Amino acid sequence: MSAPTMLEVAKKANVALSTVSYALNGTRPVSDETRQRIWQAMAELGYQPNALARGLASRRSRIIALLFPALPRGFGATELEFVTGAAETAQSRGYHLVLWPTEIHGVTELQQLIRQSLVDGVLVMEVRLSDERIDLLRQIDVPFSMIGRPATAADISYADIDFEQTTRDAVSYLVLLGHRQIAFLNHSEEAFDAGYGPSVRAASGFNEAARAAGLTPISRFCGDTALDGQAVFEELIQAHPGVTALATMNERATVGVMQAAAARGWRIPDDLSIVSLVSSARVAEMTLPPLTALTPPSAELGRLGVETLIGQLEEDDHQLVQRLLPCRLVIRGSTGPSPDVAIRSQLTARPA
Amino acid sequence: MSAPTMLEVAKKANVALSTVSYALNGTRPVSDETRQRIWQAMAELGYQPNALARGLASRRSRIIALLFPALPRGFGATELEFVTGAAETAQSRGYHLVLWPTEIHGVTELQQLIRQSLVDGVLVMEVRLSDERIDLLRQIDVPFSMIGRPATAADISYADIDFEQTTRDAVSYLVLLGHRQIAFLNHSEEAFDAGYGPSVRAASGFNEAARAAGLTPISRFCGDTALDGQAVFEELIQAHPGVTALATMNERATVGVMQAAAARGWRIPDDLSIVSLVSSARVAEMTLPPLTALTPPSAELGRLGVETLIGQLEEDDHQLVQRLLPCRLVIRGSTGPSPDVAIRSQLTARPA
DNA sequence: ACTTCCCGTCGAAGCGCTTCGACTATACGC
DNA sequence: GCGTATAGTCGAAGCGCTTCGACGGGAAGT
Repeated sequence: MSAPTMLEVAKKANVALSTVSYALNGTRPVSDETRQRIWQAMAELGYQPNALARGLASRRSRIIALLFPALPRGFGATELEFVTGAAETAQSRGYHLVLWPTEIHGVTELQQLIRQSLVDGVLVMEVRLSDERIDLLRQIDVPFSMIGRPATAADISYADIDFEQTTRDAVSYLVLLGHRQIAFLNHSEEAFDAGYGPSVRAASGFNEAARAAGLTPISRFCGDTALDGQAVFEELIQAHPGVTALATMNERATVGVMQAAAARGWRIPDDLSIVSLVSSARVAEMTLPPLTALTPPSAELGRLGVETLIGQLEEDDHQLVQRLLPCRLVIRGSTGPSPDVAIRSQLTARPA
Repeated sequence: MSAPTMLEVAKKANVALSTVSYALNGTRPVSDETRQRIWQAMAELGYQPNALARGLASRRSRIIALLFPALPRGFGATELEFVTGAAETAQSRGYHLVLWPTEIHGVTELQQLIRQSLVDGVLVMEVRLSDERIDLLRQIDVPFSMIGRPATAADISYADIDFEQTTRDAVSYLVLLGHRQIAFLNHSEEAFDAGYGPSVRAASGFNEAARAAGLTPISRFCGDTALDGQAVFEELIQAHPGVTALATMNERATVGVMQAAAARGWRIPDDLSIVSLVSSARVAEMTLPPLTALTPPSAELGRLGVETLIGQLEEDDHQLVQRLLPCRLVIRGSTGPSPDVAIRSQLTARPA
């Protein structure tokens, strides 16, 4: 009925309890013959070591926590892929992954969770440039690693998307298509000011890449709704009528841009090219035309985060792992050669 | 340095170890005065009970597992919202939620995980009509509840989307708009044959609703890509030129339909109405026009699933909870009054 | 030959908690 | 007044494991 214990295995194999433990963990040498007997006994009983007891005795629960914030506008496919990647990796390494959604209550709750000493380490996602969770984890001396990184991450392990590189790639590609006036549509100004890493880093990447290509960087903040996208695009085109290509950070706003462009009678990609930064295939394929995008290696980030953390837990001499992963450019239908702006300027809204 | 134990609390409060436990859990009466002293001692020490030790001694880990399959067709925002809802509910009830992605390896792995007796119960998502995971859980007598339900679920708790109702709602709405030839675009035939619940239930719901409205049910299976959507739509319109409205089960195929319609010069919703069944806002707002959709109560399902499971764990006399939740109709831009089919038939592809 | 070492094994002491039985002191019934 | 509950507390026995110290015996060192 109830699960077999190590003692039952020991009796069945005619050895001491501790010998079973040694055989199981390889903590001390066990003769081949004895090990065989023990394995057989375990198999016959269908024995699985009790995770709680093991954790209690060894002070290593083999459980890690995934800390994710209740995101302002919810998660997307990217984040989910990431979680899945993390969970699978943890499982294949013999760990369990628990989900800790951190409410706004702040860090005291997090501290309480950690004090329960249920988890060996913490994987933090959606790290902001200045993140109190990181400060806390550091302070109470819990092993952790991050997806994303705060402003100062000199001594912490992380894996993150290389936003600078991603933006550069987008700009290079657009330049290659002949575009000379390229605008960058960032997240909202609030997000930027709050130190949202992707927003800040992509912005600096864009400016740098544009200048390096001999272009004048044009950029706008933009809220995360289609309406925001429409409005910002209109304003942008008023101010810079020569803009022929857009790099966008946010899919919802991107849809707004496409609406506004359609309303002007502009076709994509003929009259305007759009490349969506950090968009999963799932989302990029939802629009008409589908979006050329830089797709983040989400699952890979999840995997890397977990592996780093586990390495930290299991190896005494584990050194820092800091990795920046590039996004992959997937060309779809929203980008094309730079149009003739003079012709485009004569377009009007197409008749209803 | 290391976390304070219950013994330290007991000493500080001048009581026995067991009394602290009673005060903490309310297992036995403790005088007000003693309890005060104990609370104070706990507060001063920043005491948090060790989850592992507690679990081991009480045989109740207060950990539940979320079982999710390695995404047949990938997860979407819907599933993520669901996971988040589940995690938050678990946390607020003092439970931990671990993620168990079940590989295709089958159920033996699952059995091993359960034998570790790390978790008190299991929440299964993406349940198929015939699901071996369910059979296993039943057999090894682990408390569990489900999101979705197998064909025979007489004695198991579940929460699921009411697909029949959802489809009926979609049909009613389209009928209200004057549509008389309504087609249903299901998932793939393989998914249907494999007993994918949403596919099977929505199909029967559609047939029933159409007949009840005096319409002839028209339906098609369709793969989950834009190309499939295009092809199936073309075939459908050949066979039934009078179709003016579509209810679709899959967003990617829906995009294909929109492409094909655009290629014919049909405008949405003027020439064709589309309602997307079981689509989250996130996705429905990605298209042009945004999709009128029936939005699933994902977070609510997650919450319900966890609450049901915990109820089962904590109450001795817990009875079955079986709930079907309707989707909410959100009207966006993809639906409108039924067009005049005669006029539409003269449209050709709009000039490039 | 006798120490020295290491391999393989055992028994026992925890890990930090819950829970059971027992004990004391007070309250209650009649 | 005497039994009999009952509130409040204590000590001890586990929960199922890891790990430490110890010990017997064969191989190796001199």
